[in-house]
Amino acid sequence: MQPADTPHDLRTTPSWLLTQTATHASRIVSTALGTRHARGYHYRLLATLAETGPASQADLSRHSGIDRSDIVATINDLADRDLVHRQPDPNDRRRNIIHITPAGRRELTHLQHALDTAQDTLLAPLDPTDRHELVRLLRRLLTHHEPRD
Amino acid sequence: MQPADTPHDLRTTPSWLLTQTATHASRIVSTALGTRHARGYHYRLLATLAETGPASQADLSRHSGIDRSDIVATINDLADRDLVHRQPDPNDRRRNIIHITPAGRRELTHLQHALDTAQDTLLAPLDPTDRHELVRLLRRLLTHHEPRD
DNA sequence: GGTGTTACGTTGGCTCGGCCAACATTGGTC
DNA sequence: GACCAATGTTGGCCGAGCCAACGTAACACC
Repeated sequence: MQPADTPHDLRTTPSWLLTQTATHASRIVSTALGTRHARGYHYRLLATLAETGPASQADLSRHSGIDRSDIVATINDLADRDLVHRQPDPNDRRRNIIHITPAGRRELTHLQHALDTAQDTLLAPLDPTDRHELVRLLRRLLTHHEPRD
Repeated sequence: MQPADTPHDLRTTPSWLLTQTATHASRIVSTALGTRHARGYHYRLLATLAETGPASQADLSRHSGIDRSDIVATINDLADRDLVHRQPDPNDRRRNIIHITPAGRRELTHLQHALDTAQDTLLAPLDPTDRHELVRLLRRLLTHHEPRD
């Protein structure tokens, strides 16, 4: 009934450490994005869009890793706030062409700033060397488990 | 419209790397636990219980980090499978005393074995040194962001 | 010895990220 | 022209993490 410790099996299990730190990370990121009324998917889509230029929803899905069906809702949100435009592709009537608006671009940079400071809160206990080391290790894990990256 | 790459902003953002690798980690862990019809909470609760010995639900909540309300459902599941017993505490009629059964203990070791091999698939691309390094960094992050550990 | 505060178990509900199946519409191929 | 593949969309599911509320029971203080 006293101070909470997690079982020591868990405390050194990599998968546990990963999912727990990830929970803290998303909490920090969520509140950062929340100050601008955005969620993870909103940022991811805007960022993808800024990089690829105008694209169809299916393409955005592939590049962002967000499911086709979730893309729909995310674009709805962003379009409602005029951060993004959705227009039918005249050359392929199955597709919509999505492009980011100037307001969307401005919002993206705000979000990026918010995220930058979020990284700092997240990595506070690590010095620059350790931060790079962490990134290196995580990238290695990711490229190994990611079908394509 | 080609191979999927994530925007390069994201590919080096620690919070992104963390949440993405955590997603892969939980996928791997889920399928490992799934072979024994268990989920994360089931393992966490059994592991906590094995460590603390018989305890009330509130204590289990504190030690495992699982919310009081989720403890209820988890114990229901485990009790249905006789991996755990729930009995009223005669000394404090608000409480239930939960204890792990022999079958629960056996199941726990099965789950632990499943998880051990899951760690290997997760960490496949890292040599022992890098694995320790990763654990070290993640633990540092966790103890910093964890109210108590 | 009552009264107010705190703890416990439980119900019900919500969010977010990640998925999947199905279906109508349209495009491309044989 | 018949088949197959891709697109957008709807609706649903899951797991983990939360929170509010409520009845019951224990405890502390006066």
